[in-house]
Parts: sequence; structure tokens; C-alpha cells
Amino acid sequence: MNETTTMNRSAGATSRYDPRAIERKWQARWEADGIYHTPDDDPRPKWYALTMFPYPSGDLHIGHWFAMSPSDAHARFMRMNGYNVLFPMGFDSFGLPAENAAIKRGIHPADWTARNIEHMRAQMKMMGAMFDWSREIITSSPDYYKWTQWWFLQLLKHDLAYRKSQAVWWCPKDQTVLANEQVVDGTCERCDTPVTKRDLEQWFFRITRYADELLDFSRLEWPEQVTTMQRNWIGRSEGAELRFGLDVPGVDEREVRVFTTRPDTVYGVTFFVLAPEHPLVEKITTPEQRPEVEAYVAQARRESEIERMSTDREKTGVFTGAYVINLFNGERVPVWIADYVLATYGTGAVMGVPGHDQRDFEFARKYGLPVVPVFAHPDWDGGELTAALPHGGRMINSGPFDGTPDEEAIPAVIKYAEEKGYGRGTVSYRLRDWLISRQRMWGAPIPVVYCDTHGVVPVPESDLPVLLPDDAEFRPTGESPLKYHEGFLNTTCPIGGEPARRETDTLDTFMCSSWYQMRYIDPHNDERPFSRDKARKWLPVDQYTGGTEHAVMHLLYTRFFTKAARDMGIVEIDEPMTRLFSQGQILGPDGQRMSKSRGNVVAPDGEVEKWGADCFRAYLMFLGPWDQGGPYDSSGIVGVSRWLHRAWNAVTGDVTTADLPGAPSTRELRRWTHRTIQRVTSDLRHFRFNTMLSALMEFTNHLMKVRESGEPADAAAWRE
RNA sequence: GCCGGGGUGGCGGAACUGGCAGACGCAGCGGACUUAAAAUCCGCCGGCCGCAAGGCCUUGUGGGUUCGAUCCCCACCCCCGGCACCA
Repeated sequence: MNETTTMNRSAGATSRYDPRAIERKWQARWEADGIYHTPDDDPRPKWYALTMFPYPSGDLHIGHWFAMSPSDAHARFMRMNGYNVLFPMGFDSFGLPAENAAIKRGIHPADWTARNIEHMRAQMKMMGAMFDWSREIITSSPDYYKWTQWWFLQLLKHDLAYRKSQAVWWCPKDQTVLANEQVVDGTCERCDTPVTKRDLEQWFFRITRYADELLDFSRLEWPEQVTTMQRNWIGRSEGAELRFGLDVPGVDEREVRVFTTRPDTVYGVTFFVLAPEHPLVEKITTPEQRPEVEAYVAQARRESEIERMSTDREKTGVFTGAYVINLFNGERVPVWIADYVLATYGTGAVMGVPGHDQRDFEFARKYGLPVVPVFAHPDWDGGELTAALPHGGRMINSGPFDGTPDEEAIPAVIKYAEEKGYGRGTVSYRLRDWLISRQRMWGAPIPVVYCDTHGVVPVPESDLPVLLPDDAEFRPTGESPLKYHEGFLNTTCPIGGEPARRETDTLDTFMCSSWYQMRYIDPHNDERPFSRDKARKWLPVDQYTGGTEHAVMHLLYTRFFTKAARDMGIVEIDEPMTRLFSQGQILGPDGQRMSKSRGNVVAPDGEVEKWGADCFRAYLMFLGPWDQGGPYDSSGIVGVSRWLHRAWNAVTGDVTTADLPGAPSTRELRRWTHRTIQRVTSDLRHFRFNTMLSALMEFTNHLMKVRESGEPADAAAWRE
């Protein structure tokens, strides 16, 4: 029984781990066998795994590897667990960099994009991921943007798209408008240029209609970080809209409304403030105050948003000469304008309650306006205030409400206001409608036509796609380059055939990525964006992964799209992605964001060349928790490489074995094996790749120890 | 200011959410093999005291709960990310 044998499972005892040969061989084999081609008609349960698709900037960088390798590992894990896994990849290929490159180098954005895609696809194949390339989508290709335009028409048909003139964010460098979500600290999200405002006629999507539903994350397994960011971005505030009487000779309006979260302080109103841009300012300002008011308005317009949004600057304002009447107590209070009041939030007007709001307090102090407390806060001694009082105590100076405790105050005042017709309880949101027009050419043309007879006419679905011309002048002028392309601009009205003009703005590229996960399930369908049956089978995405930089842009827009699609009868799901995992960001070795200008970019190709793709992938996963990210320090990769060599040796090298069932050493070996399986399974399930690799390294170390001990190992346990 | 995450060896990080802190790896030190080096293998590797056995200290700071705290509670400091004059 104890006959000792030597197992030698490799071709030769001197076989060494040669990543390049192995990877080349197996990647070619996988591709030839089409093993990652995901069938639609497969009896196994489906698993839709998705990683955010890249913009084809030209080169795959470490960040792409860091995002894709672990998600690939997880997708493979699900596949090995018996799921029919869909793990597609594509390119989010419309957008400004292509246009800027075109301007700089004089080549068409389409050519630049195509070249980059080809290169990056090849780089991604080197990764050895299980992407199903037969489903690849490219958002700038006509057979894709045809359907992006189709979505626009559906939203338009269902009153979820509309056109209006509004002051919108403008990036002077990129020469285009931006969505609120693309303005960061008063600068352009893309190029950091301070933004300005312009009054323009633009297309919007009614995302605000879904504000409340978008706040419901109860069916989602998403990181709290992301749901919190979305919650803050939507910014729901409960309060009331209150009417104030307006009695200015020659002005038609008889009232002006404010939104407030503290209607219970309405008896403490001692002044009233409008945003400088508020339309009433022009009408109600008295002749004596006009020069000062106009100067202030002009200055507010001129100031950059960064200056204006600075919270620590002193409050300024100007009296308009007009008064409004507080309907609750009949008092006349002066109307001021001040730039701390935002035209875009609530009604663009604020009731000034210096006794209970610190900003109002500072403003009243500065301009000598009276301060009337309406809650007797327990900490207040009744003397003159040095700051606004916090919530608490019973109401005072408030007519019929005197004595009401603070916790009952808000509902009581709202009820009273509704009975008397002074106002009503309401909810206000920070979220604005999504501005989707862009004055650039490398995007999907907005499929509408302007006709002198029929007005705004949607392009019929049968005429889609509205193709981008391949010979447009792409220099930015502040207007879409398409405007100067006669062949594109001039068309005929779909209704009456009259001469008409095309819309020359293009769609925000975030619209392309708002539905791309639905296209992967049926990427070659030229009848519909996707078939209903396939949607029923594949949607929603089971596991999505990507960076948090898209928390309030892409991830909010795609949720809106899904809900709108559901209400339009296109899909039967409420949410696009059930689970989300946000990976961290890989930084340069200096701890700074990798960028060419800093010179801290580590090229993945060099690492792959030197260590092999598997080693590089494993090292990225071994660095630390995936959601953490951090500086990339290439000095540690040698450890992973050593481990792979050891693992190769452990599996392929010679070992002395014998039949030793039940021996203590056998029990120990089997315990190690199964404990490792358990740890790896659990870690993989929870995206804990770093500890998964530690477990595998420990196991390898144990195997090597058994092998080097000279004692024979149980043949069956060793094989296992 | 508000919200979220974090602070553990020289470094990246681990510790099954109350049970031997520092797994795994990098770097470092010592050794084996080698004419030599690389590669590989073996050993050591938080700090202080000690020849040693061993002892004391140690998870940002200070307190608390507990037989027992990196983990729970209170207060504070620092770092990262987001939001921010939102009425």
C-alpha cells in the first residue's frame, strides 16, 4: 500500500512558468473556441456583469486595468458557479477629446476615434478578460446613435423632453453649454475653466419629475457613498410655499411666492429678498432706487460663479424701494435684492427672518433691519441677539400661534396657511432638469427639424439616424459646427415638405451611456433598440462596477432613463443595475492623480511585457481593498511574480506521493485545501481580492512545505 | 458648516465585527547553493529592557463599558472623497 511513487505532471521536470507563452497560447485558444461568446438561449441562470465602458482616449492606462481585471475575475467566478454570464465591453466614443484632437491635428474625429478604438481593443485583449467582443458597441457608430436619437424621440413624445430658454452654464474654453452635473466648484468638469452663464434656447429632460422616486434606493445594493451623493444632489427639502402680497402701482403681479423650510418663522419676517435675476426686480424697483439696483444687478451678472458662490464673503444687497405684505400679520416689509439668493432654487426669493436664520441675521445687521425672534429658545435670555436662534422653545410674537411648542409649529402654520389661502406645504429639490443640448459636432444630432409652418417637428423614426456629415468644419465657434454645414442644416419639413432647418446641437454624451447596458443584450438589432424578450431575459444588470466619479452624472441619468423607459412601456424594470461596486482610484507613485503633465504615469504595457498579464492583474488586486485604490508602487509586483512561479512549481513539479488515507498529514493537507476554497469563495463573493490572494499564497506556501519536507504526501489529497 | 470613508510595523495591508494585534507581500538583515552574481531555498524581522528564560509598552489622542477593546460608547485631533449662501 505504501508504495512510494513520483508524480510528474509536467512535460519536463525543468518546466518553468513562462507567462508570455502561456497567455499567448490560451488567449488564442479562447478566441478560437469562442468560449466567451454568451448565448441568449442557455438554460443556466443569467448573470449580467458590467464594467463601465471606457472613453477611447487612445491608450489603456492602469486605471482601466484596475477597473476591469477584478470585475473580470468576479464575472469568471460567477461563470464557474454555473451562471450564463454576460460580460460585454464597448466604447463611449462621442465627446470632446475627439473633437479637440481633430482641431489640433486636422483629422476627422471619426478617424481619430476609430484608430484609438482599434488600439485599445487590442490592449484589452491582452488582458485576457472574458469580454464577449461579438457584442461590442461603439456609441458614435450610426447603428448605435440611431437608437440614441430614437430614445430622444420617445422622451419627446411622452413630454419628458422640452425646449426652453434659460440661463445655462457655459464653458468658454469648450464653447458649449454644460449640465449642472458637469459644473464642479464653478468650473467645467472637463477642463477646469471657470464657467459663465448664457441665456440660450436649449433642450432639457424632465429628470425632476422622477426626483422622489430617484431617492428610493431600497431595492438597490449600492455603496452608501454613492446613494448619499445622489441624495445630496437631489436635495429634497420639505417646507412651504408662502404668498406675499404685492401692491406696486403699474405692476400686474399681485403677489410673490417664497419657498421656505421654516414656515413657522413667518411672523419673524422683517424683510424680503429677491435674487438679482428675479423677473420682478425690473418691475418693482422705484425710480429713486433704480440706479443702485441696476448697478448691483449688472455687477452680479459680471461676477464669476466662483466669486458668487463663495460662502464666506460678506452679504451684500440693495433696497428696491418696494414693499411686500406679510399676509399672516399684515405687515409691510421692504424688498431687497441680494446675490446670496439664488435664482435657480425655490422661487428665487427668500423671506428674511433674521431671528432664526444666520444669513438673514448677518444681512439685517449690516443694513440695520429689525430682528424679531418668534421662538423663545430655552438658552435665550430675552436680550438682544448676537446670532440667529436655533430651533427650539415655544412660539412668541406670532399672533394666534403664541405658545405653540416648536415640534408642532411647522405643521400648524402650514395647515393655517392652507386654510387661509396664504400658501401650502410643498417640497423643493436642488435637482434641476437635465440640459442635453451641446454646441459641438462630435455627438448624436438632436433629431428635430425647425419649419416656419409647422414649428418644431420631430424627425420620423423611419428617417433615423440623422447622420453626422463626414466633412463638417469642426472649429468651435460657440455654435454647433453643424450650423455652418449647408448640406446638414438645410432639409425639408417631414410634415409638409417645406424648406426647413435641422437642429444643429448634438446630444450630451451622457445620453449615450444612459442606455448602453440595454443595447449589449441585443446589439445587432436594426428593428428596435433591443427585443422585448431579451430585455426580459437579461435586464437588469446584476453587478455593475465603476468609479465614483459618475455618482451624480451617469449613475443618476441611467436610473432616470430606466424609470422613464418603464413608464413608456419599453422595459419592465425599475432600476438599471441591482448591485454596484465602486472601485477606488489608482494614483501615481507620488500619490497624485496620474497625468502626463505630472510625469507620474505608469504604463501598463511595460508591466505586462515584463511580468505577464496575469501577474499584473493579480498585483493590482493584491495592492489593497478594491474600493480603496491608492498609489501604484511597482516595487511589490515581484512578490506576486514569485508566487506565480511557486504555484507553477507546486502544480507541475515532482513530488513524492503514497497512498496515505486517514494519515494526520493527509487530513492536514485536505483541511488546508478546503479552508482555502472556503476563503477564496467568500472573498471573491465580496470583492475582497487582496485577501483572496493572501489565502492562495498561504496555500501555495503550505504545498511547497509539504513537497520540500521529503515525507510522502497522500496521492489523492495532493491531486485534489 | 453638512454628509460619507479612513488613521494599525520602514512600506502596501490583515485580524472571521469583542477573544494570542501585525496574516500575506515588499523592503531590510543573516545563512545555504555558486569561482562570483542573478535566480532559488532556509531563518530573523513593531518598540524598549535582558546573555537568556522572560518582562514591559504598542492599533491617531484622552476618557468610558467589559473578565477581555484595532473592534462598542463619549469627547477631541488629523487625512481622503462629496456637497455647500439651497432659504
